[in-house]
Amino acid sequence: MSPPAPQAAPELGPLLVLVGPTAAGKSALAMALAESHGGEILSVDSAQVHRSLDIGTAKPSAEDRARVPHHLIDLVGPDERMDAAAWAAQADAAIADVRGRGRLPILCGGTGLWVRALLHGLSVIPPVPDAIRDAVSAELAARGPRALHAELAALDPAVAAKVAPADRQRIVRALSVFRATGRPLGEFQAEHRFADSRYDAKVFGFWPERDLLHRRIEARARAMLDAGWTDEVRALRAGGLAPDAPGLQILGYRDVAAHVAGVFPATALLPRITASHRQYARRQITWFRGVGQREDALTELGGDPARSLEILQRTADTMG
RNA sequence: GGCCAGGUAGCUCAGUCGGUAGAGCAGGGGACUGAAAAUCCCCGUGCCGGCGGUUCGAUUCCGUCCCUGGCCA
Repeated sequence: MSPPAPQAAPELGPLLVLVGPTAAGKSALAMALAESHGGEILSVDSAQVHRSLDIGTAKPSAEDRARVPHHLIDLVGPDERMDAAAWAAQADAAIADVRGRGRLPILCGGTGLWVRALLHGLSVIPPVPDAIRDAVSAELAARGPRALHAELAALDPAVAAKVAPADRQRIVRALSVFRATGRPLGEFQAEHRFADSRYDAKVFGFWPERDLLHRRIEARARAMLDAGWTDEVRALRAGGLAPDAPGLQILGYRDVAAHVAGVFPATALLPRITASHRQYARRQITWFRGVGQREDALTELGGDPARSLEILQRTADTMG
């Protein structure tokens, strides 16, 4: 069950948002900015919201957290799910909180849909009970995505036209909304097109050249493995976390969990993890260059941290 | 040194009974309205190891050389 996304901003005011692909170096920038401008960091990261998944989600260290307050991390268990609307509601509260302390809220992360949900809201749709979604999922598993896509075409032609016949997840979502509300998802969506902004946000994108990004991804993946990622997962499994738990569907965690289960040797881990992180980074850049540019007039900082920090600091100067 | 097996896309390989070649992975591009680190769509010209020979035509057959792996000395 998820509450509808709030549509009105609780408090309008300037908001600084730093987005970019995984391993780009956003966190270091946000830290530097927070320290120079009395800011607090709000993570926009769908993986870091899970408790107990620390190493593979690149959570800020205890030292970093001691230097600058971080928010929106460790919100749910590794066996639970967080969705975009629920997260945005918590983000609203956290932003108001930081402002209440007279500090500058700095949003920093790479989860594009969540940035969108926060800055523009989502369609207002009544909550869909988990039982309905689970039932539709089971039906899809039994009958195949194409059969359900054909069904969707009759009930919700607008969404069916946009959703690929193999796109299990969106097919399940659309059919679930129809069953829960009696209205096609397409009708809800037609009422909301991300035109309005809930915040006065300055959105910046930071990413280095592809070659450098790939090198950073590999170095970080090595460091994560050296830091005991495998042991972290082994302990979670030993503690009763199911292999198909939401937290173990996360990039990298899938591979580590498969290795812990004996599916492939440790030597296969690094190549798999780096590949999936590279692929994810590419998808993120596609999103931010497209949606970010279009909806939020995103400013590309380029890949130079020092210059980027200057630009961020100049912007922060203008935000009391 | 001898014998055997290979040398084809960044990697692992398939294939062409002779008409210049294709899968997986990697990589690239794109989509994206409550699972988003998710889910999905599109993209394959590469001296077919070098040089000769046979042939209208060779990556494919023959010879030779080079390289890699294995076995034997």
